[in-house]
Amino acid sequence: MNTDQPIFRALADPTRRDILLMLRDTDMTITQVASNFDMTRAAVKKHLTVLSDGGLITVRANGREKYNALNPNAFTPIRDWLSFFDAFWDDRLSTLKTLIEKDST
Amino acid sequence: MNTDQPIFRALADPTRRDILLMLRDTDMTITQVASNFDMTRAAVKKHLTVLSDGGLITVRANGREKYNALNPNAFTPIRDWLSFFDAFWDDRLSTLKTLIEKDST
DNA sequence: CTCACGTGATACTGATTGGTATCACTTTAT
DNA sequence: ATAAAGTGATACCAATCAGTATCACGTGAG
Repeated sequence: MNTDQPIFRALADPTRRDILLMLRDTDMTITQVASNFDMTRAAVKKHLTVLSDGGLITVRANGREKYNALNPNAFTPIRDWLSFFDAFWDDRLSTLKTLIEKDST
Repeated sequence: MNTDQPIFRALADPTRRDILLMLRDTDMTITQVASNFDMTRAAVKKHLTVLSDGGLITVRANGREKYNALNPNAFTPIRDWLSFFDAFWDDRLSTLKTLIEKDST
């Protein structure tokens, strides 16, 4: 799929992966997230936008604050993509198995 | 883990993901891979280097040719990283469950 | 109302990245 | 031996990206 690009891109940056781990424990506002990094709030905001574009987080407004939360379905596309290779391993193993069995007759 | 960076970076490019899908079916030389893309062999070589750095492929020399093959253990780090969030979902669900049960008493 | 707080958005800079062009090296075939 | 095929490596260019600085906008408290 070409629609996977935003999520793979979102996961490519270590800062963004750290943010996801933070949101694992609790939802956070931009300022709260930024307080955990040695970087400007604007920079963090950019990362959050990329994460949102990748569907990894959702944003919920609460007054003048905005809470960022992990999206429960976030990693489904990644798992689906990975599973595309599982079938392959099975194929190769079954091919190997066939060869071995053929050899043992 | 910070050691995950090479593999996440390797998967961030759509061309590289396509290469992995190609290698899913059969091992290929650089020239063979390059013939499937509208880009120079040198560019493909760069992608293969990144994939190799990420531990996603292995390279085997055969005379003057070099065969690139998918690494069977390639995706383990990714799966491990993803599983780090599974525990979290369970926690949140059990918290929710506890709240519901407490509410129903 | 007024002012501080939390956020959004833009322009700009330095670093990284994808890609090309080019040359050098090794191996196979004639 | 000589040439062609397959690959490695470097320098270079254009585009993208991470981060900063700065200003504008809406919200809540005094």
